Amino acid sequence: MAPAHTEIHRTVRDRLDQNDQRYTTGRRAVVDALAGTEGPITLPELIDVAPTLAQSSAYRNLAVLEEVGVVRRLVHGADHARYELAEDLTEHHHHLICESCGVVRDVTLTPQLERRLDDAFEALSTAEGFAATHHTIDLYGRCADCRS
Amino acid sequence: MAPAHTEIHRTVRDRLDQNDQRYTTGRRAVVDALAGTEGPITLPELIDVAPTLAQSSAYRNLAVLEEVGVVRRLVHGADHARYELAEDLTEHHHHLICESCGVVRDVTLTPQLERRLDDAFEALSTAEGFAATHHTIDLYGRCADCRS
DNA sequence: TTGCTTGCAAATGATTTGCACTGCT
DNA sequence: AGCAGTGCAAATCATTTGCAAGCAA
Repeated sequence: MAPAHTEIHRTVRDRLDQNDQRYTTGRRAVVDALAGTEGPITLPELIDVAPTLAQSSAYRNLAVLEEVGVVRRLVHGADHARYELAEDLTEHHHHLICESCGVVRDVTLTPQLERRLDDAFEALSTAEGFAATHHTIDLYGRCADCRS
Repeated sequence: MAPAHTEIHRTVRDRLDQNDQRYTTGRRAVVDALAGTEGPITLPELIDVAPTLAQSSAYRNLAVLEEVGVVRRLVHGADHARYELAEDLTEHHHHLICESCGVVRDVTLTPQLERRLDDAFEALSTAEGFAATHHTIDLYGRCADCRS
């Protein structure tokens, strides 16, 4: 289950404190916006939801929040990058990406399949001398809206 | 097994023909460059390998080749996008991405695991009304070179 | 020839940054 | 008070595009 908003804010504050960063109104607005949507959103979408934020401040706050590990920045083909809360604050998930409208939707796999993937990834990493920190799985296609 | 260069060129020419596009010297140079590297490369890397190409022509040729389905464009966090031959011309694979130096390396999973993933993806797509065309799996971390 | 392709230089657009000001602490 | 955060406008930089000239069918 995803943590409630209050718990998210507590975690974010802790993470910022640990990195000598303040939890300002603007940063709180960013976190609220990200916590309030179904999937990762673009910067214009973020500003639609939190119009008090100047564009440059939104970018700067996202960078700080990414730095301390509570926000993740995603890039797919589209014009704008997308941002979401890090998995510590939500839960491990993957993405369905519509190549027509660019929308991104969260999905999850079964724990068994995730476990099998983790095993495979660990074997791969060992074989390659690679130290993996995380993985992403993206499914590209056309969403229900764009098909109708 | 990945097709030999001559076979790759034949396929590319066919694909271009079908789309009323020419297989010019510049396009051939792009395909040769992509076929000659271990993993996906950035535009500056492409131009290092094929210095006869002007930057704008490289971009334009990559766009045409992507259009007809023989090149795939990848975007990860880094500054430049990366390009690789489409899987019709190589084989289905995934990526190990070094967050330190940006290098991307190709890897494959076992056929059994891929099959299980395909099943899971199909179930997901059906449930969401999504029409999936392909998927990507990326493993992020530090490569052997950056660890040493 | 006829039009697609190319190279150059200029334009675009997402993201970043300089700077002066505001607001925490 | 003192410094981090903010907004605005200007700067960056990958990528795209306009245009004149070259090349393939």
